[in-house]
Amino acid sequence: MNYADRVLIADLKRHVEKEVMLAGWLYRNRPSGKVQFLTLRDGSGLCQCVIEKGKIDDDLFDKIKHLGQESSLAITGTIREEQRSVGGYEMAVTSAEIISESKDYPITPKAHGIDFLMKNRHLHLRSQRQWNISRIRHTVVDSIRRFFNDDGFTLVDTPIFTTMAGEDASSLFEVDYFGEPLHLTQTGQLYLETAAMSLGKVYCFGPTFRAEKSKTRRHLTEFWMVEPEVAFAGLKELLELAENFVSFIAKNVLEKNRAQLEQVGANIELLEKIKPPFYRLTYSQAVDILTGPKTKDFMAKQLEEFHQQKKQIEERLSQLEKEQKGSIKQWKREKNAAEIIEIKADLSEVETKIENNPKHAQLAADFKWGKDLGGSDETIISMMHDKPVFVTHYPKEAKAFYMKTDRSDDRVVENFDMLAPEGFGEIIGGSVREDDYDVLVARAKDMGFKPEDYDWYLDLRKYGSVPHGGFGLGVERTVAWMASEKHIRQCIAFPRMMDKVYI
RNA sequence: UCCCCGAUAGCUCAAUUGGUAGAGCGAGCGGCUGUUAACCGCUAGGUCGUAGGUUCGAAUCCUACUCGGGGAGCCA
Repeated sequence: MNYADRVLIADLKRHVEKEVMLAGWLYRNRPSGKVQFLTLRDGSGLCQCVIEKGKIDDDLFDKIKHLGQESSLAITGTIREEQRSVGGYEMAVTSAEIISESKDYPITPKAHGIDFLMKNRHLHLRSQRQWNISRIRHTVVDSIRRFFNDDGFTLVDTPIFTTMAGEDASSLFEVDYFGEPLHLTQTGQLYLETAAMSLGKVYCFGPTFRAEKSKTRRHLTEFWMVEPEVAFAGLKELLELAENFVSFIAKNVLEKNRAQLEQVGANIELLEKIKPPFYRLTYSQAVDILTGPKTKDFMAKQLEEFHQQKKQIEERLSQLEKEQKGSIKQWKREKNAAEIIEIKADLSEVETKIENNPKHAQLAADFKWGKDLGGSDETIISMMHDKPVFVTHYPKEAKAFYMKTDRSDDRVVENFDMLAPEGFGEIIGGSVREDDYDVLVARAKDMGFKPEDYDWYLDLRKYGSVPHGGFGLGVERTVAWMASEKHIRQCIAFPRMMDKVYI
């Protein structure tokens, strides 16, 4: 057989009432006495293929009946519209070829724990949820490149082996470079600034490495980041660039991945709200909010909601357990058992929230001007908004030496974070860069850096310094936010986490 | 690094106050012409994470370790 003649499931609408060949993997098989319903996946989608006994060879019919999940096969038949079928089309099979049999595929259509799925990551990627997220990620990445390419930016690939220790050497991975210590890049920014002085508007896009010991759903040790850098730009221009950029990504994902968003249970209504302008707060305003009555009420109200949720879950749980003890139908018993497992996970999540709420409320109430905003503080701010929020003008002690001191208030720098709404937190961090040679040297010294280590970087301020700045956007966090996926490890094919790498 | 939770069949979970280890799914076989995580019957499948301790008796209690999950600091 010539597989080049096969048709993709995504294109079935163009082949209704025609006989075509599909090639893919057996996603599921529900055989009956004289009819079988095969769900085939081919990378472009799912299609139900119906085989009636007598329409194909009897031996083949029996063989397919015992075919394991994920066996590969090519199936030929006539396409028809069918409401009851996934995707709206199905195939009436006329012939089939088993390409390779699969036995005892570990990932069954039932529930699995995250550890098991991660250990089987190479197979887990075939699952529907992962497939959907992969498609969304692809659109996010494609939109990133498209946005900058169409807006006069030039791509500059910055090095992965870097000589610049940057802000904090402890969060960098050290590598032995022929006997010399070098580090894996944490940001392309310093290199990118030099490129911006050549090309004006530039961006880099690639993997980034951080040796932070962060064990949370928002951290990876290797993640993808895109960083634009613009010459002759101030904070206002950067904020506008960032909000247009993020809105463009959201618009494209909505356009191209609506079906995937629906399947993963994303909040489409919220995504549709992602349009400029985003909210803007200064750090000082954020601190006022955190320490003021608004946050206190907000947290108290939320705690009450959590308690309510907990009560509801517990009531449902005891009701289900009561049902399980009585005499009920077998199928009902199973359904309840599945719900009990699910509901117990929800319960422990709500309990964690209840436990954390007072701590976070306390942290917010005790917040002192001058500290960096903590994860929980950002979460609170972002939960109060239904659109992304920019927080600008952080105290300079909490920020990197290269950020430009605000000339109208020298306690703060001209930087910004963009927080995704509904508690997703930081997606973007950026700043205007200090362009005055003397101020920059003084700042570097204050922070304990030796200016001579930054010779080439300082040269940018010696030879025609201009106001400029940029930001970095985390790809996995963006995907997680848009796909409503809790953990960013699900948003990259092969995640690298603190002290854990599966394959 | 710190705090909380967990580890029982291939998978997801049960096992009342310490008393002979269970269910569903998955696998295998059979039945069923419209299934959507189908259903019905039968079969196989376990050194209860590891090591020690308490006890007449431990999956259950205690200690240590290993592994995993969640959270904190820091960040995209």
